Amino acid sequence: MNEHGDKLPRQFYESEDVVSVSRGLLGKVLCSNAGGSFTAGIITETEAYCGRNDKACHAYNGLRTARTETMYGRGGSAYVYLCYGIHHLFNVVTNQEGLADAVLIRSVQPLHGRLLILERRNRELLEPVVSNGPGKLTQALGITREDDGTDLLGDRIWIEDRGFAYSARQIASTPRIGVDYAGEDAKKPWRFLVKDTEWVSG
DNA sequence: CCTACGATCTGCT
DNA sequence: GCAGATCGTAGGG
Repeated sequence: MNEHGDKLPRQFYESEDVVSVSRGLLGKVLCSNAGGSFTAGIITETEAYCGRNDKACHAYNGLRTARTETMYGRGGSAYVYLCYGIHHLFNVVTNQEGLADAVLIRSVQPLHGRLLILERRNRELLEPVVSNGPGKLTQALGITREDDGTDLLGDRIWIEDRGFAYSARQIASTPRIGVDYAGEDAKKPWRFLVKDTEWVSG
């Protein structure tokens, strides 16, 4: 444990159980030097996507394209893509190279660089609307599609364990948001969020 | 080449 | 509650 916390090691990301990693990322701290200044937030909401048997995943059925190629990279890479032509969504690639699993980070609670975060979000008050959504938090932390493929063991974007973890009863799971197109897979309870906090999406 | 639509957010009614 | 923004991606001709 250093002054702040320990950067999550490669083994954490190389787990073959993306659902467990998704749950385990709650309470970890997403740190970013993207955009030129340090900002960070506590992860409060995530979703798991599994490349092999999950219709909601971009890499479903082994789909390999220029966009999804990043998901096939080694665990511990960033997968950032543009959604609805406007929003940059940040994911953590997991599992071994060649297996396209990823965790979408959906909400964070600002921890460092709060003034810059407010400025980037064009907000006055530090309230949930600042970072309670996948498109909002990337704007808050300065993460864009330029960061696609970034190694999360580097010094641009990384995730820290600060010795804190939520207990099982503090965590809820629900179906994922916005994946109605995935049929039966849309029902999988692979969204994880912290209970009793406003810092999550509706 | 052409078209349809999306792992969303904001502002307005 | 709803529509518009805005453009890359994927799939079909």
